[in-house]
Formats: sequence, structure tokens, C-alpha cells
Amino acid sequence: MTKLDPALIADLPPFREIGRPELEELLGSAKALRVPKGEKIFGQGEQAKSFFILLDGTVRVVKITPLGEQVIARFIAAGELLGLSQALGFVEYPANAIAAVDCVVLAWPNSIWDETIAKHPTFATNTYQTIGTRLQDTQDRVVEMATERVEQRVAAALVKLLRTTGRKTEEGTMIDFPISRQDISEMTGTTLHTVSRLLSGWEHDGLIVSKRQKITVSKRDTLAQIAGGPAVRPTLSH
Amino acid sequence: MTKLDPALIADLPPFREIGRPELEELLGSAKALRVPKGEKIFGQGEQAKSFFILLDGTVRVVKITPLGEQVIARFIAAGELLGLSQALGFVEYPANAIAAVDCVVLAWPNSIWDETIAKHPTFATNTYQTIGTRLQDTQDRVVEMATERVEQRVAAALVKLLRTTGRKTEEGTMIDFPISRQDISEMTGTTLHTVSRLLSGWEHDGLIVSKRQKITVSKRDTLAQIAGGPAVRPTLSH
DNA sequence: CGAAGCCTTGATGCGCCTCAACGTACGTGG
DNA sequence: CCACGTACGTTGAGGCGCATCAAGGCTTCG
Repeated sequence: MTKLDPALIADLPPFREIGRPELEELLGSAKALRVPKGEKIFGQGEQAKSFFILLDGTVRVVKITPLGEQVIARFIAAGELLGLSQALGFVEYPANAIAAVDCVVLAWPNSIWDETIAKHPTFATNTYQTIGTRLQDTQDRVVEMATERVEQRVAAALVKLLRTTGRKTEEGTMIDFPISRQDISEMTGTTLHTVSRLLSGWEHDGLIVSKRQKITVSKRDTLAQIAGGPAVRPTLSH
Repeated sequence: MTKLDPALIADLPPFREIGRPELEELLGSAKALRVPKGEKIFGQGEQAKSFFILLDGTVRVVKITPLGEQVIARFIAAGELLGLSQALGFVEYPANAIAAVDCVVLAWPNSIWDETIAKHPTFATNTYQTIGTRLQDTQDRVVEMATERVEQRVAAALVKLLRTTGRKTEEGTMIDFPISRQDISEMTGTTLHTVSRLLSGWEHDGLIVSKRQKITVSKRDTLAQIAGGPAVRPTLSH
């Protein structure tokens, strides 16, 4: 196995403040993996043996209910950590992580976790900040699901995807990995039918352009407005 | 101000493995606060200046949407930490923490956070485990909201409350703090009307007994069964 | 070139929100 | 201590948002 190049991770937030020699040491215990589209990186209920950083691609994190329904917990973009169960004291991975496209990840054994965070406090801080952001996001999603209607939630999901994985094109900003109506329905707690109807409507109104597994948003602001409640100012008087 | 007694916290999980002298040092920088029912411990959007442990009582953690709707993020039981924003890199508290009954809390300034987790790794581990559990809970709630119907969610909420704050009585197990229909609706993403109808029905069926702001569950198992989907085994064949 | 996966669109129905009205327990101040 | 205001709880009637059921078209890939 050829040595991994520190340049792979030197610029990523979790590692940014770590010196070269230490990076090389870290990489010494890492394994690089190519994960083809559709394959699992880790599975719900499996013993958590490693944590990962996604070097390239996009990962879909999915929970499966006892009845077999799927709910997408989040998408992971390139440069983000995943499989942080050890940091939170889990024995098993709580969800499936599936490559949405061909991916490249680095995997570290969880056995080096304690030592790593002890030796690199900036890494620890950064990691816990990531977890904090994810907890926030998840809380926000609960609030959304409790208070907003499907149309708003779907619009919000698209806008959020644009922020994290958007790529500019001439027609607008597109979501940079294949995403189906079903995926969006699993992110927002609705059905693919309803998502299809919504997207059809928005395409008709010129807000988006969509092909099979591909969505380009041309009027992001309008979409954001739909997401934020239909321009109803809180009328506190009466 | 009189010295705080280490016995107050010595038996609580986060502090269990810390020696007496260090506990006293920790308590040296702590402030004990009595918070009357209904008062805020900290507020959404406020600068996060402290973290807390709840010595006695129950705390309701509530998010408020831009439109003024409330969503209950969680209840905190005695012995749990709260206001852990610093650990996750937040500058502001992301929600309101309100005393559901008269409470007693210890407050530490966030300035001692870094040093504390550095000096007491068991405290750090324990804290991050708490956060892990809460992240899990929140994720589970998203899954519930996406896949289950109101009746199941309300039943699940009651069962969960029994686990964390249940107190045995002769009639069954009661939720040990005043909780309204509205509270439950804000935990489950429905309306107080629907909750009222459900509880009325369950009371009629002898599953629960309920007074004003007071719920006693006599048939916990049946309730758990309602929560877990109406006894529909996953039919994987077709 | 066929099969499988993805997408669309219509018809139908129901779960739950909304609106409305009233009953009841609580606590506060005269 | 009683009267009143306020918060909490109940129950009905009506309707809408979205799931569900159904059927068919289109793209991709082996």
C-alpha cells in the first residue's frame, strides 16, 4: 500500500491546524477506500468500528424503521466527517451510510479515537462543533415537521441542499448528485407523489428545471420564500 | 454565600468518578439557583454564558418559531445537564429552558468548560454521551414524525415521559410534573384538541386516568403497543 | 430489446386541523 | 371567603391537505 499524501486532508477543517509530521502519523493508521455508488459505508445496527472522512462524493445517511420505511437523516458532502458514533458513546452505527455517487473515504479505527482527540484538541473541538451543527439541523427539522406544510418543507430541503452541495450552472444552481423524488420525500416526510406534483408545479412556474434524478434551481429566492412560510408576517395584533 | 456540599453532585453520573477535593474545587465556581415554576433558566438567542445541572425539578426546553409557534425540544429530568451549548460550539442558546416546576440548578460559567473537560475526562465522556443520546432521541423523533400517525406519536411521547419522569402510584405510573394537553401537542406536532380527544378515548378505555395537568398511565403496555404501530408485523413478502 | 427504475397525473377518501362554543378548576384580590 | 378572571379541558361540525390507489409514459442499463 502506497503512503497517503497529507495534502489530501491538510486543508480540511478538522485537520487544518495540525502539523505535517502529525498528519503523516494520523494517515499511517488510516485506510483509503473507494466506495461505488449505492454501496454501504456502514450499516445501521453494525458494530461501530471506524470513523470516516469523506474525501470525494456524497453520502446519504438513512434510517430504516421496523416496518421497512426509510427516512433520510442527512446528506454528507465531501470534506465532512461521518460515522462519529464513538464520539457519542454509541456501540452501533445508528443508521446506514450509502454512497450517493462513487465516493472516496478515509477510515480510521475507533481505537485511535481517544488518543487522537487528546493529542489534537482542535480536532476535538472541530468534531464536536460538527456534531453540534447536526444536532441543530435535526432539531430544526423536528420544528419544521411540526409546524410547516409539505410544500414549505420540500422547498426548504431544496434550499438546504443547494447550500451544501450546490453547483452553479448557466441555468441556475444544481444539486450536485443524483437525487430522486423518493429521496426528497424521505427527507421531508411525505410521498414521492406529492414531491412530484410540487416539482412539476415549480417547473411550470419557472422556479426550477428538473430531469431524471437532477434538479436545477433557477429562482432560489422565490423557493426560499416558499420555504419560509408564504410571506405571512406574524400578525401580533388583533 | 455558604459553601456547597459535594454530596449534592457526587452521585450524579457526570461527577461520579471525580474525587472529593476536585469536586469541591468545581463547586467553588458553581452558583446554586432556585428557579420558580414558569421562569426561564436561559432563553433562545441569549448569549450562552453558563452550563447547568438540574438538581431538582423538571425543565421544559422549548423552541419558538418566527411565527410564534412553540415546539418542545425535550424535558430535562433532575440529575441531567443542560445548556451544553459551549460543548457544541454555539454562541447562543438555541432554545428556551423553562422550569416546569420549582427547580434547583447549579450554574457554571462557560469559561471553565475547556479546563474542566481537560481535567476530568470522565466528565467529558459522560457529557458527550448525553449529547449523543439527545441527538439519537431527536433523530428518532424525526423518523416518528415522518412515518407515524398522531395517535402513535402521542402514545410514544407518554411512554417516553414515563421512562424518564414516571412515578409509581397505586393507580399506575404518573408523569411527575404538571403537563397540559398543549404541552403534549407541542411535543408531537399536533393540536391540543387532537390530544384531548385521544386522551379522552384512552381514559374511556381505561388505559389512563387524567386530571388537570396530570396524567397517570395504568396500562403502559397497551399504550406502548399503540405507539409501536397497531400490531402490524412487517409483511416483507408480496 | 426487455426489464427495472424513475416520473407523472388523475381520482378518491380520510386523518387531522380549524373554527366554535361551552364546561371546569385554579388563584387572586376585594 | 367568595367572585371573578384566566388557564385548562372537552366536544361537535366542517373542510382541506395530503396519502393512497391506480395507470401509464419515459429513461437507463444489462
